[in-house]
Amino acid sequence: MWDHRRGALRRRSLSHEAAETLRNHILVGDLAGIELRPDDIARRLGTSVTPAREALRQLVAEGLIDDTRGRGFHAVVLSRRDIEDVYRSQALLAGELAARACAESDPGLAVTLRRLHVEIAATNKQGRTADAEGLNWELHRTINRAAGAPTLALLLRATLRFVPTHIYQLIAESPAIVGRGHRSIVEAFEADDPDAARAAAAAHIEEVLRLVMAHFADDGYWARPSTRAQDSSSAAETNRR
Amino acid sequence: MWDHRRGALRRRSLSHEAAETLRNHILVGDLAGIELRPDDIARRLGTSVTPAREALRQLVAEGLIDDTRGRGFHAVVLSRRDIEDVYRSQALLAGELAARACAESDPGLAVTLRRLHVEIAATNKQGRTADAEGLNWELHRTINRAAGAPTLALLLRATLRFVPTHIYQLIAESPAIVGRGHRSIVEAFEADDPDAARAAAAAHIEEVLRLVMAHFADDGYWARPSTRAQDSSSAAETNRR
DNA sequence: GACGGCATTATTACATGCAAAATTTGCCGT
DNA sequence: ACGGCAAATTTTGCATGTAATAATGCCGTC
Repeated sequence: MWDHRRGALRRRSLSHEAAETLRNHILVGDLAGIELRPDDIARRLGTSVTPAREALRQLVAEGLIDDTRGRGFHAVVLSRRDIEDVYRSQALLAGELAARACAESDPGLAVTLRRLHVEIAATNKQGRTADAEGLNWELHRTINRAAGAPTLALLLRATLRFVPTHIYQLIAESPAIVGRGHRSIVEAFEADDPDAARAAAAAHIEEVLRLVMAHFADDGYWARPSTRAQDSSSAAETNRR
Repeated sequence: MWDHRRGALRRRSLSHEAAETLRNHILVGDLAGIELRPDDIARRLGTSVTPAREALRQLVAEGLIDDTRGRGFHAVVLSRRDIEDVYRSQALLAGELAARACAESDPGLAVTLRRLHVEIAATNKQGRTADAEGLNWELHRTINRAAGAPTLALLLRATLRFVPTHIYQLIAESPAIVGRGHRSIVEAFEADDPDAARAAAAAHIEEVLRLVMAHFADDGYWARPSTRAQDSSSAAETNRR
């Protein structure tokens, strides 16, 4: 029914897939108002209840589903304020992580970041936005891991779950703004200036916030994915026994 | 085997119970180094694998278990720095929430908080620390809900999961420090001063950090619960089918 | 003697079935 | 006609069984 399981063969587990598709559906408002019954979700996903249950539980843990005991599962409704809050937190966390990564003074790090930065630019020039998006993630992951503060990185990841995946694709399609942000971050690393790195990283996130907010409607939901950029390769369905 | 299911009859679901006992065990280092197999966990918990699996998944989502695909589930090891980071974040979030709650200028709120504050003091004087702990939570929950920023509150809750429950009991046993913090928060609310509320809330969390750090060992684990305060009422085991 | 491929075992992940709990419906009494 | 109680149905939550997947060890060959 829904187009979960995007790749040719299933990448992670059914529960993980289910959680991701459910998350995206919730964020664009597909499940607004209705009661989320494991049984029902399972039928819609074409799985049994077990992975559906696990997906629901995961989304409860992530804060996208309310489990107010007695009223069943319900998708949360986000406000613009919520999104702004999440991004402000993210900016603080990303800034701190960048500052620490920079303070490590690992010369190789700045080199790696510079390399990724130019690679992203090159990839974008070739119009391969999907690949550019992957490199974007790698750049930020590199910084966040270098900071050596796994729990801060964890909190940061928690803030990422309030944006559906397809919105990130849209961000990747504004390479100028993103590239500018990355450049100032990289330069701060090359200058070995943690405070500058913090400021640059935070400013970058704030910029991204402005970008994504364009896709967030006042009714509390994200814009649906445009059908063109929907799927990269809808290969044959995996055969089910 | 383990003493999950503390009360006479099970409060939430088996999976939730399992998640909580697992979390506490992880945080005190009981599961350090070993590979967490669903099957094994289930046997130790006396349940089937289903709730064990769900508990493991939840803890992965919380960041207490590593799921590095291919190497199985492993408990994370926290450093003092991690705990400090978590509490710094918590202080920022709690400060922001307090400021917003205060800015709502609901006169009833200050009254409620004052009432809770004196009730906590009275309860402590009677030596009912368990009840005082409950009221503590209620006070903070009241502020955080009044702020009207559910996602910030959610991020704050995420920071709470790195401390085992029994440590909070120990905090409740330092009523003087906690009471002082609460008093300045309440006074800020009574003075309708959001900035003061922010500062007071943040300072309170920093104080608590100092309290809890006394129970965190350098090897990356929390002190085990003292056997005396172990369980409140180990009633008869619930009959199993 | 070491490396690669195959078989065997261990482990995960999912589906199904069942039992308990909660919610709704219908019924009776007031 | 309205309120409360009971029965029935829906719904959830857990256990078990089974299939697929990953890990391990063994044997053959180079």
